[in-house]
Amino acid sequence: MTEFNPAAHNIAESRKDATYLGLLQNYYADWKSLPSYNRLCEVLGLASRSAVSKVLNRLRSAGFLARTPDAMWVPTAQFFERPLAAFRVPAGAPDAVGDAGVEAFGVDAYLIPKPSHTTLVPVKGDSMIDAGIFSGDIVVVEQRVAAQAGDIVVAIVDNELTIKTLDMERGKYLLRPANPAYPVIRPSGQLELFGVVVGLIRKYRS
Amino acid sequence: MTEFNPAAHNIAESRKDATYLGLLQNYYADWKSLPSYNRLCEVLGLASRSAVSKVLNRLRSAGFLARTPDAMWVPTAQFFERPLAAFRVPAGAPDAVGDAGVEAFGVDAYLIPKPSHTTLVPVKGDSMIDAGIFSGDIVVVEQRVAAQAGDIVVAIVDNELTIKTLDMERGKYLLRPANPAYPVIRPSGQLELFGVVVGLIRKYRS
DNA sequence: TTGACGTGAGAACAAATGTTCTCAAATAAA
DNA sequence: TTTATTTGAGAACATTTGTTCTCACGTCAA
Repeated sequence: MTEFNPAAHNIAESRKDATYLGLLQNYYADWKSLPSYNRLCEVLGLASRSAVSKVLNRLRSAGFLARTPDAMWVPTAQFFERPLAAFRVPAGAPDAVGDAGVEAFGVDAYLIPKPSHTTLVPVKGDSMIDAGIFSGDIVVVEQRVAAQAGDIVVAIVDNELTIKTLDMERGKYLLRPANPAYPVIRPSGQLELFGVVVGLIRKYRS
Repeated sequence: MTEFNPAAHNIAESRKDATYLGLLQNYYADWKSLPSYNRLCEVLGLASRSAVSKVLNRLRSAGFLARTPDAMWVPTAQFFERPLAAFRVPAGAPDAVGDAGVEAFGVDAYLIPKPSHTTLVPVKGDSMIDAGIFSGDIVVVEQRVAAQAGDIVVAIVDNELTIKTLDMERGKYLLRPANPAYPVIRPSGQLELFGVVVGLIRKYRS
């Protein structure tokens, strides 16, 4: 007879199950699918499918997995969350760092609240380098959002997407680069905006 | 009578198969998994599993699906690409598509190849400002990875997490800030590394 | 027309699936 | 310690799986 523990429903999972979850997440990252029970035996290091079944059900109770109407196992949003480390580190071993004061964090939900209005645009050139936007970065662009002076926007200039800071001077919009080597762009006619930059993604060591 | 088919990426696929692919992509977006053959019959509007089998094999030939070593169907990077037509790009604007898979699948898969070894660490301070890492950014940190000179790393200095560039001088490691206002850190004893920075997330407007 | 081709339906099949059971071992609690 | 509780192994089971046949119905070209 297990006690009802509301806090445990979401987070609580044994040390072993945390390992199983990690293995599952790694497998999913590789294949973008959950494997069959037989394969799960290998992936999780178990010998019996009945054990696999129990693991999956425990992870479902913990909120990391769910089932489709036709009983297939699928990952939940929680499955994709990563720990967000507390900046202050309590004294102790480095391994304890990750465990202390962490909270779950969903990258997608954080960065892309409105998927249908959001586009990812790769950055080319260094005209925004002083704003910390480098060539090769990917900016998260929300379309159909009213842009204000001061926003970083993606504009369409000479049939090309361009990232600049939107500014206003004497009632007219202009595009200001964050790099003294580039000129301010004063659109002759209507300023064509693609969207507003609401986020940025960068990947190191490819 | 050659129509323009925006969904035709690499290898030719029939108009029907383009529809099937779309249905599959929609299902995947909902469940983050590919369904079984029986369910596929409903999803694709087919009555026989043999037809499903043929569809899947055609989509594999076209490069949208693949199989794991144990014969499971999995989506490929191409599966997550979005055709140009799906973007609301004004006429004449260039392609906004970034790396394959980023768009539809989300940032998780792009930034986090090893979920179980990955932690997100919020950035405080401006010691890496010249590297385009600002206060308030969140860095993606892969733990248990061998760091090399030149990598941006998260180190533990004075019980605090610190982001610096790892460098080597006369056989000794040191931590170099990307801001002339900060000093180079030469660890007295053992250099404690939390992990290697493999990505970065920034959010504007809030 | 004729035949070739592509696509799907349906049946049949062996193989693999997920579940459930019992039992043993490990772990935690009293 | 003793006693629960959790976790995994292994076997048994009915279902379901994916594949491979054959056959039918289209379309297209000659």
